[in-house]
Amino acid sequence: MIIEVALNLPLRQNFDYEWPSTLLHTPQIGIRVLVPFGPHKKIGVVVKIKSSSEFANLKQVESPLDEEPVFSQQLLELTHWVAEYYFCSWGEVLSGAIPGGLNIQVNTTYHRNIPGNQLSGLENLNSPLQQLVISQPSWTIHDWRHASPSKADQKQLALWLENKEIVSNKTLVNKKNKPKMERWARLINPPLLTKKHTRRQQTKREKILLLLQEHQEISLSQLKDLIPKPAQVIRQLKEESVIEIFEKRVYRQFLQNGLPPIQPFQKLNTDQEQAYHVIKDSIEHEKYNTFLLHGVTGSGKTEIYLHSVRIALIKEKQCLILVPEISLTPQLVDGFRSRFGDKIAVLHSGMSDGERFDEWSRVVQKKAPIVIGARSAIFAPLDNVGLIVVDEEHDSSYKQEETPRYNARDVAVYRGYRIQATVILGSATPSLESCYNTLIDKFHLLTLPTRIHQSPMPEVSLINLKNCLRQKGCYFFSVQLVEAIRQRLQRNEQTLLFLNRRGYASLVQCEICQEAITCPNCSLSLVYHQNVGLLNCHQCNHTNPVPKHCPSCHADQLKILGIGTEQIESELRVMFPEARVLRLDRDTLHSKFSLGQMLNQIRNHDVDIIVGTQLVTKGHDFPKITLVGVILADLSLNFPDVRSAERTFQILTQVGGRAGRGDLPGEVFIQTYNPQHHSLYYTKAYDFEQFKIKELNIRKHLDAPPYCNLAIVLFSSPKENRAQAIAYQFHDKLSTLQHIDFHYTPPFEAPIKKINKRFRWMIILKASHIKKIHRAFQMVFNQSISFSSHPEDRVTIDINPYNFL
DNA sequence: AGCACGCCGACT
DNA sequence: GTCGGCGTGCTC
Repeated sequence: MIIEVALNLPLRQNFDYEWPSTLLHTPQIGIRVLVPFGPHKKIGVVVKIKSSSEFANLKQVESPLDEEPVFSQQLLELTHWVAEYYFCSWGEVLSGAIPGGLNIQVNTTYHRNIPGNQLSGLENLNSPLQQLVISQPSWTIHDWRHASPSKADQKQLALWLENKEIVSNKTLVNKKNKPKMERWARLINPPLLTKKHTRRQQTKREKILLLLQEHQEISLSQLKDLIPKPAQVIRQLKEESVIEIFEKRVYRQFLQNGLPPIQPFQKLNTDQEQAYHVIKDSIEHEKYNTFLLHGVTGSGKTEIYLHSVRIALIKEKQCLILVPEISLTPQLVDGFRSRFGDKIAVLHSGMSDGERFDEWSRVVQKKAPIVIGARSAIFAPLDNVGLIVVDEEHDSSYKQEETPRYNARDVAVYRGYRIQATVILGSATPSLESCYNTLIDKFHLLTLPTRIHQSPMPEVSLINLKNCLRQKGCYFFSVQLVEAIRQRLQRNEQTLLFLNRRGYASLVQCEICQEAITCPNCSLSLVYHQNVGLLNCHQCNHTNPVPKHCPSCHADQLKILGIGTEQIESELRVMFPEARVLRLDRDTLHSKFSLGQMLNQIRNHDVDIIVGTQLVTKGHDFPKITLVGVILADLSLNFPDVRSAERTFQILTQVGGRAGRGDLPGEVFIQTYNPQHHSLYYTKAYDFEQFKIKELNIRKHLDAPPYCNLAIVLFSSPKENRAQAIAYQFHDKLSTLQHIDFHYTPPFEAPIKKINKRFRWMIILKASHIKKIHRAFQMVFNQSISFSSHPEDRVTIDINPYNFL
């Protein structure tokens, strides 16, 4: 028997192995196997079983790792499609689809066969290694590497292995994913209980037996909480064979503090009812349909999701809910749990591998028909999905920025299509791709035009920074904004100020030679963080102290330029010394308080002014925020990106939506140098329709997405000339292709020309259909394999990219 | 992605 | 002569 194995390698091919007849099990598609690969062993997934192979001398499978498949046929199909679409290997996708990944560590242990001091050539080793091999009868490869062996030491080890003075063996270390077990008690011979006692008179023994009668079985830890010191009695009961103790798998829950109380479903208003009716129909008929649910902030999209999930459950279908990473908060999960109890499994990256593995297992074992998760939850092992919801479908966090570079929203649509499930894409500011798809009837558009509680949208004012009056001494504040903040403080209301950049100043520059201080690893200016008094690179996180002298001309006149949330915070403290200011960005997130604590502070009105980055955008309702100020809207506008206008509109609409969500009316001030830009004035007018039409028109004239498909080929190397050279090599290959209708740019230096000591060049491909781009790549890579001529050079492909830097 | 093999320059 | 650099190509 021969099996085909997908491995987590950047090779777009599978490998055949012989299934040894000595193995007890027969091969099964979807299980993991340990296989020899070159000089070492790797874990792969069985993707095909066949009787012959093109390959002559096959190696044998080392051992199967699963009794039951980890990947169903359905998931294998889905991951295979993703691999083809995003032009990466099947193994890479499979690895990303399982918590902890495929490459669970394989550890090598060495055992000494003879006394340590009798080993040959001992004197050649460095002293820490001598210590190690003499003092211990066996050691791991980790211990060995820790003693920093040289090449000579490595040769000595090989020699020992050869003449069997030392033997090695490889084991799996799987500690992270070991299921957590707990001891439970269960009644097996229930004794007759006399019920004459009052609670007070009950003995410990009786209390325990009563509890067991009530609950059938109970965990010992829970029992300990209810009855003090039960160990003695339990041992007694066990000896009498009244109860038995057994091990039970614990499923760690996302939230420890029990289930929230069950809430009734809210009645839908007319708009909601109309949209829901169509969705319900699709779910009930178990048909594939993708609905774009466009609902303004506060229009009650979530309630539609909840009703839809309920209908799907009634039809005995499972549901998959995707949300952006940062909005996957306990509150959101509790919202679902308060309707569906423990039928929910939560998968997200904030959990440990162990927790994720537990939730994953609950799903496999059909204990949770509803999965809520971030991006990678789109691969949740559900087998009978009837509904897939993608909330905030425009959010860029659905796009994975490393291989496999898939977009979970697009995978969701494909998964729904394959299994005849209903897909809901929800957003207040839908992506233009999705809008376009409604225009060509791939998706159905459903709209919720009004807010549920009829509270008016906050009024938006654009402040033109070119000609407005500035607050004295505070360059980044217009007098209007300062005045508005002052009013809120007087009225005891909250203000939210938004700026999409961390740190104090984005640039430190020499007054004399005008050189900016840049990161040693990247081609970016270092950002000054005043709180810690350090310069920090936002790309690679390199950090160093602020130098006294200019690194290039040694003058001692350095000045700071640019803006960041830290500076806004400190200016606020000068202007409003009495106000309580909270800065909420990635820097403050892990310092004093957790995100949850900070959100509570805001909700409890323990702070007056919140300064934040994108993080605050996705928060929940803060009823006392009546003013939202955008310090500089132009930051996102000036990005070299086809979606910069779209993204600006989305961010501004989303931040603006934070104002006036309670009873009090809200107000939004947006400071900008480009008040005439369509993404800004349509934000002000709350006119998504007009923005959509205008922006689609622009894209059409540019022949940009969604009117075409793009792919970025990124060439990177520690040597600048090599990055450029392989880019040109690739370009030459492209130019020999015939009969494929596609376009491509000449090689160009990436907007960020160096990241993490690697120089970067790019080519962008464009075609009417993605298949044409696939075809081009296939031809280029088939013609020759000599692209990554240097091991350190890399060619990375990004299909339908979101990041053009 | 790793990693071994092999082909050239700077040394004992 | 050999050690060790790095460029090349393979892994079922």
